[in-house]
Amino acid sequence: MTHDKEKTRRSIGAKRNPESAEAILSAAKAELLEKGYGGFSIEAVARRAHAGKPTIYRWWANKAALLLDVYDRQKRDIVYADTGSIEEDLFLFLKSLFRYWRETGGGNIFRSFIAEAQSDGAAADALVAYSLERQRRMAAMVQRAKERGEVAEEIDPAIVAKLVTSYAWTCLLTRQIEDDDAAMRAAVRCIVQGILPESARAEK
Amino acid sequence: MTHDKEKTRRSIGAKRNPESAEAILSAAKAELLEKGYGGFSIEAVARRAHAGKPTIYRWWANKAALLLDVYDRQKRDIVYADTGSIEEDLFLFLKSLFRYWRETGGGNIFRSFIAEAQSDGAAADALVAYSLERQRRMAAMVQRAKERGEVAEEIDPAIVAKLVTSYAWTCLLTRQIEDDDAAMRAAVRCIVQGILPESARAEK
Amino acid sequence: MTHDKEKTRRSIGAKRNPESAEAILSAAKAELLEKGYGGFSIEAVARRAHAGKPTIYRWWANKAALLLDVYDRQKRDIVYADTGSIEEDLFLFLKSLFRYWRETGGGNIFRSFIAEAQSDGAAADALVAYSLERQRRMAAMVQRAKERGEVAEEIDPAIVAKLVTSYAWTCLLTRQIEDDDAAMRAAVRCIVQGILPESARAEK
Amino acid sequence: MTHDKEKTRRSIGAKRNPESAEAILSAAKAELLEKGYGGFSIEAVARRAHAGKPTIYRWWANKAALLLDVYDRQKRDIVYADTGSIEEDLFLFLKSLFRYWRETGGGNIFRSFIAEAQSDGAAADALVAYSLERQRRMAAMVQRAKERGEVAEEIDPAIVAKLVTSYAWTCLLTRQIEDDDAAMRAAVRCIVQGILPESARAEK
DNA sequence: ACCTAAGCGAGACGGTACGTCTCGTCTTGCG
DNA sequence: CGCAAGACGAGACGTACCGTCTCGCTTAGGT
Repeated sequence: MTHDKEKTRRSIGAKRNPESAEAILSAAKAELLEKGYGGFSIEAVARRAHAGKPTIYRWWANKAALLLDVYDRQKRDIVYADTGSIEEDLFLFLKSLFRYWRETGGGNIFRSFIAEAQSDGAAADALVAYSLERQRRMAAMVQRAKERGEVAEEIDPAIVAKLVTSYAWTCLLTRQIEDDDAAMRAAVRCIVQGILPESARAEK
Repeated sequence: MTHDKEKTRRSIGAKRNPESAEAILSAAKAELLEKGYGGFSIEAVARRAHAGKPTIYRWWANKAALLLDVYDRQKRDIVYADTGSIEEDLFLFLKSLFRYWRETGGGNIFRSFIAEAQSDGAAADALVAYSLERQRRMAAMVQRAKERGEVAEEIDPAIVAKLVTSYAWTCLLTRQIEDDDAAMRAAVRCIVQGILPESARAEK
Repeated sequence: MTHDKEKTRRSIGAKRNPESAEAILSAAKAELLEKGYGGFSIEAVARRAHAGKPTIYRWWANKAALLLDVYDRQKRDIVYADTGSIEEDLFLFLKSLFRYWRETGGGNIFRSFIAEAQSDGAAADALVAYSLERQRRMAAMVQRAKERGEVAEEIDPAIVAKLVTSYAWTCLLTRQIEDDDAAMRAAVRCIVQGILPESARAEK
Repeated sequence: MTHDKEKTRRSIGAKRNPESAEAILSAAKAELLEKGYGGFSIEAVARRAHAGKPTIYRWWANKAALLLDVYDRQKRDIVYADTGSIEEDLFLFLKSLFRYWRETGGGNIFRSFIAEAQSDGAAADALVAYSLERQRRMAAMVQRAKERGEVAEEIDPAIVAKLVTSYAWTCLLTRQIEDDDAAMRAAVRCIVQGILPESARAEK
């Protein structure tokens, strides 16, 4: 890790030092993973990154902004698959998201971010923006399915996206993101096929 | 030198004084509604309740325990309607829950509690237990519909309950609990009827 | 120690229970010797004595009163000798006082009491009263010497008493109460014989 | 959110702000004079000085250190006179010391410091060092008298100094520092001339 | 033989202060 | 001008005691 070098970093002149930013983000992530949201403090991040607090405040307006940045650079390779089956696509999305949350610690980071958003306006805005962006991508996935004729005309892709992400968030917040294929499939099938029996559908 | 202000509460002997508990919970609720989770502090609660800090710590181990107690005594008869139509029942549930969250401030309290659960183990456990209890009641609602023949045999009521509560939570966490009937109906319809077009169903 | 019995003490009816008083004074002394004045608290005394705090406050108005009582019942056998020589008498007094302070822990207790008197009016009064009583006894010793013709007519015994006790107190407060015969003798001789040389006296 | 009151002191960078130190010491002195040792608290000092508690703890390890600093900057030109008569010199010393203690409030501060030294090791050490330094200066005064032939050869100036300061301390601790010339003269004369009658001296 | 009155241990109460922590702001001095 | 460093005012944290209060008990002494 860049920030673990013995010697202190210096300014590189009148411009942002990317090593500092790197060190700060790494330190923030490490703190978050070790101490969790409760023990996370700008003070500790500065200490671990061998950075001055003003340097942090110069580039991130508040704790929430830092948190978001930490989550942002972490999130990778969530699969927005395209198997030709919307049900399979949604299942694979949940499965890879949960795996990512579990295995990289990204789940803890995102949980922290959601928590922060409950007490910080800026974080709240960022969370909404982020979730909309996420849902937009998933809605696009649904839209493709719709164009394939897999989804009924009157369905708003945004609603589907919201239901799926809601499910994921709640699992995260209640610490139920183990790799339970059956549960994920059941949730997705419920959204895709609905809960009505054949008989009710026939009447439609 | 206990200064004789207008009306000081006293000890009532070697047992808990319910007036103090009442004053503390009221003060905590008021603080939460006024300042939000970020500005919530035991210090302020003690001040407002005219209570000593040790009195609070004597009965509530931490902020989370107090928060949970505050939410607990606040939660009131959310409607688990029984109109004969599961779609209508779920819609009415969401509508009354959102109204409760909006109008009593219960939403802010619950948001705070969810946030706290992300940094406090005890709160996390309480949150899970609470959410399971909630889902159990909604699952019972779905079960009734199933017995009426409104719901397909293979559907697990717990999944439906989880999807609906997840939707509600996420709306709460992203501050989207306005009284938007259309959105609520759309979400519920999606769960009830699924997103497949008639043609796909026919093939089934 | 009385208070160390396993079973709890009870009231013995509508009168003071001497066992409780005993237990409290013992506990207070023990606390003082173990923790010193800084760590001395009514709370801890009550705990150690298995006594209720009100029982303490019923019989001792404040910390200072308790402190004084503890010192009072401890002070024993300070020698007010009568060897026929005032110089020897004063020396023996200092020697036995210092020994008592050193060996019984009484010094620590008295130091605590002096300290308390600097912040508590009642303790201050008690200290003055106590010191006057002490000086009265020593003045009586000087008076006897005066009657023997050992002390000049114009000398006020109270002054001598005050000088000697002052010396002792200061040694105590600066933790210099080791058994240094030479120092004690020098101080006493100074008071008895004065510091003038023979030549100066002749001129008188 | 640093609230913009009339005139807030700020950090002056990564070094100690002397204005803060000044404000804290002044506030501490004022508190001590108003409330006395018993009512003296770091909390109140911080409040009065408009300083943060950590700022105080950063520079003074404990209450005792602060107390000592307050007394140190207060102590001013106690008269070590040189009238040619040791008796007069000692009398003037006592008189000016008592006046200083009475009129500047320095007495209360020093009493507090002595009290603190009874429960705090560091303060105790500082008190001993301080008292030795004081006695060294007075011993020098006695030494001058000795060189003038005013004091007998076998007298140790240190003993005289200790007796005089002991007398002063005890008067302070028992709140008897009024301007009583007769008492002071009597004490000094006792030390200078001794208590023996002429007859006894003749025999010597 | 009952009744009242007081003492007892226990422990909760409203408070104050402790000493530590983090917040977000500020300034210095080097590069 | 950016940077590491770190002091600053502010104020919350959770703990220790303070001195007061009431409880439920036990017993002595007056009736």
